[in-house]
Amino acid sequence: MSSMTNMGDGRKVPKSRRSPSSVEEPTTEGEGHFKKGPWTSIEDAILVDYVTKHGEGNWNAVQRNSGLARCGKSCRLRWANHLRPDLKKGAFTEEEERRIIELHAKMGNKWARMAAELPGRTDNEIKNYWNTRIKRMQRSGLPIYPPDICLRVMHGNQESQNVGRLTDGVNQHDDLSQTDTLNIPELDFKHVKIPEDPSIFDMPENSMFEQSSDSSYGYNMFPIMHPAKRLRESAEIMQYAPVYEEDYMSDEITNQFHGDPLNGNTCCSSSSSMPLSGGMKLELPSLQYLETQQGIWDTPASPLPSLESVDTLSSGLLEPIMYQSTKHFQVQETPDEAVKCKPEWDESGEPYSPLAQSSASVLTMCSPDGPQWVETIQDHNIKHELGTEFPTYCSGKDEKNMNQIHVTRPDALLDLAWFENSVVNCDGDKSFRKDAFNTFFG
DNA sequence: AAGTGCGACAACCGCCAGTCT
DNA sequence: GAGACTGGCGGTTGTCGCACT
Repeated sequence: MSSMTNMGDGRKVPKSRRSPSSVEEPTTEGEGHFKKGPWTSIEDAILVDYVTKHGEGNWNAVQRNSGLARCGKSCRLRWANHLRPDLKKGAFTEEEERRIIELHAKMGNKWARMAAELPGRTDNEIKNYWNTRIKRMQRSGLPIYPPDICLRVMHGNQESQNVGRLTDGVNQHDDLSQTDTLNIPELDFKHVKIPEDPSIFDMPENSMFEQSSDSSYGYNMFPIMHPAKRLRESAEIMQYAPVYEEDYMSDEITNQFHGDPLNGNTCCSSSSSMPLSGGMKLELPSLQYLETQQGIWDTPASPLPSLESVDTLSSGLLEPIMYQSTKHFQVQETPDEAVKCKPEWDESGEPYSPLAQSSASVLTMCSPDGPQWVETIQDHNIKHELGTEFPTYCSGKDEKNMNQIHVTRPDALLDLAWFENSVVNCDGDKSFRKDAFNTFFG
């Protein structure tokens, strides 16, 4: 083998990955000069032999007693990620992938906990898989969490709240396992009230429902859409990819947008009607995206934050989005325009984050009372429409102006449609409403 | 054939909490 | 009680192979 080192499990590791200090023959280093880089099969054998005889743990002793030129940390990592006999090799199965998505929706970036629920898989594997997946989904403009998983996780949380217990991963796992038998109750928004108790927002950090501590950027169910020059369409993408049929973009829908959707001059709702300081860009998913033309959702010439500039997919999702959206945007109405939103500035004089703007792009509720969205929402009910129309939210106070929902993103539209189907007509399950609302509005 | 982008993967790093001395 | 040590965890980096243009 010229350029690869056999890692003992059949995998190859690039030779160039090795650090200068990592040479084939273990060095007789002094304290603090441990070998780095890929493990050789000899080192693996030594480590396996030692752990077999002495068991796991006390990893620094491994280094001291076995002659391995590796630090204890490195030994532990190697053992845990590659040498453990119970490790499952190979690609994730579909079931495992689904579990990962569910678990991440529930736990956030708790890779170790997730690994504990996936026998034979390591946190590193899961982490790598998720990071790769997240990039792919973001690039293709697809929801990170499929709607059914959103609901399932949401329902799991609701169950756990109902029984007044703090769920551990195992229990939730059981809840979530019942993917096919779960009946999703429906929700009537008519009487929904935003709970005042903020404790209901307690969610694991980074999870689907996390409350972000730093809202400057964040990933969410409606990820920032990148034009994908080339998209390798995985089965997953095809599974979750929204399909924007021509009929779907009916006049009713396009009328929700201000401007000519055909020339890319769309001015819709709040976010795209103003410059986006964060450079948020509204685009069609790449499955529909044509590089040669501006998407109808696109705001031309607005730079897109690079993937690297975005907090590594760990920020909270809808909750902070909606919170900031409603908190930081003043809703104004004119007879001709449904809404125009302009950013406010916080007390410190700092402009609100781009997330707030992007969040406003997800959903803008018309409100004559401006920021007092909570009060307004209480009186909202859902107008159920058939056919290509998507749900409209109207207030009993002023239906003429309120009878619109402004959505700037096709994926948001889809999810609204999904949500509408999922939550309407719920008969009195307040806790579920709370969760549903929690999910939808943060 | 060359260039480019992406996925997969391994391994390192830094931080932190628990334990030990 | 304080500091050192240890192990665990999450984030990040870097490289390769492959697919595609």
